[in-house]
Amino acid sequence: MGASRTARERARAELAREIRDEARRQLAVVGADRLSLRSVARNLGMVSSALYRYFPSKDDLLTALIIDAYNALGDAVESAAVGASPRARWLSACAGARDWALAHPYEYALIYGSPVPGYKAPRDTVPAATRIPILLVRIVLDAEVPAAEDELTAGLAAQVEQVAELIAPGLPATVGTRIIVAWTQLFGMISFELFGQLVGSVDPSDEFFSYACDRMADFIGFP
Amino acid sequence: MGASRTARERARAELAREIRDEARRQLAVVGADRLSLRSVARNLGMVSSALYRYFPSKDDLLTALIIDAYNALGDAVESAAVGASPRARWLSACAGARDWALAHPYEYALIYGSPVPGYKAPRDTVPAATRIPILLVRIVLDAEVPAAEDELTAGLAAQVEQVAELIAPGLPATVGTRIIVAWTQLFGMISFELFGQLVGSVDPSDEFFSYACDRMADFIGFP
DNA sequence: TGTACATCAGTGAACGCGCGTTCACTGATGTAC
DNA sequence: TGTACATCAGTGAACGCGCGTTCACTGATGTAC
Repeated sequence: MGASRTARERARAELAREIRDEARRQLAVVGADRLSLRSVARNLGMVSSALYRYFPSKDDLLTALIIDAYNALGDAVESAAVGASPRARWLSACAGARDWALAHPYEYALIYGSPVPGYKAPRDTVPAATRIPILLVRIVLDAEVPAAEDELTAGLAAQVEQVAELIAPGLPATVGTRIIVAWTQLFGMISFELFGQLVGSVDPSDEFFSYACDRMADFIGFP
Repeated sequence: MGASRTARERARAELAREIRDEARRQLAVVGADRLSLRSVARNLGMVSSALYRYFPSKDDLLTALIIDAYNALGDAVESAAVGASPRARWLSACAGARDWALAHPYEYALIYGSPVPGYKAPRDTVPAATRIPILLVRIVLDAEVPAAEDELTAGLAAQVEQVAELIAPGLPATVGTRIIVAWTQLFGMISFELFGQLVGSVDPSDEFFSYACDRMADFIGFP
């Protein structure tokens, strides 16, 4: 019967979530490549082989964690991106990304750090991963910034137009390119701060970060 | 006697180098955290315990590799940074960094990727790590770019002035700050390309990269 | 409503693996007189 | 120049560890008639 079948299925879904939660907890302590199925199972009071009912292999669990992390970051940034003007939303989106990263350094490293060796990211992570750039593009669209007078090389213009067609038809290629610059800048700063490259210069980097985000907003053409 | 003592010592230094070379070779295949002392020893035809005559622990070997990587990158960028004008040197320095990274992805990941968990970078890596920013600053100094009319917050200005005093006395804080922005941007782009974040947008990213470096040069104020 | 059968979750033992590090040792290279 | 001793490089066995994954199993939950 429907109700009882879903009872089993609901238990199953719940345990799958508990496994991911526990794995995430371990991630925060130990880092992605020290993450072990056995110890996840141990902390849940199960035997390690039981996890194989839920994830066919360790890589699949990792993939689930990666998707969760992208989505957690996406949620955080989307709900941070509020403000009276598009420029204000841009700035708070950037700050939201940084805040989330500082609060979840290992999850951040899992998605924006060096790839876990031997692990090949499947296509499944793409939709979750693209939430941030899509959000950034939307904010810029709302601002109706004028096309910049950059001269793009033909190949670059083609690449950017191809992406823009998918997620933001009508976005000028020059603006699209500048968004990508800002996007790489944003995560470049966060990674540098988190991975210790800024120690000795602008660390802690709150002020530096907000300065840079302002300049990015100027660069893109936010009023 | 001097000559014979150095014979032993030279053999020692040479083997230490061979160990690092072999470790670097493995790094390129397998990634930093799969790197194993035993397999390095194996490939050198030694027994694993013999390595302990040269490196007191695996972490020390890793440290040596990190320093080597910073220096290799530093050498590459310094010798790439040539050109008629400071702006040309800036652009070719950036391109040199990217080229080196693409040619040595695992060494790049070792120094600019997420830190190896459990490994704490000792102070010894600092001089090698700072070569790049110092080079960038020198190029900007040569260009004698005027101070930007940014308003920096007091804390940020203080941070930047403190660094500038050490490596570039007289550098205006506004320019120093913009260099740090460009520096994070540069490695942000390289990391994004290398770690697969640009797949689906501007990958391969030669044209994007050179566009962005031009904008960075404008931003800093290169003529 | 009750019974016979199928599905599924979780167990526990085992396989085979490779790792970092220690330690007592042998033999070669260097040093002092 | 020759001998006695000290230093050092490299060996091989061992310790103790934890890992991912497989497999035959038990018992509970669901399904069909």
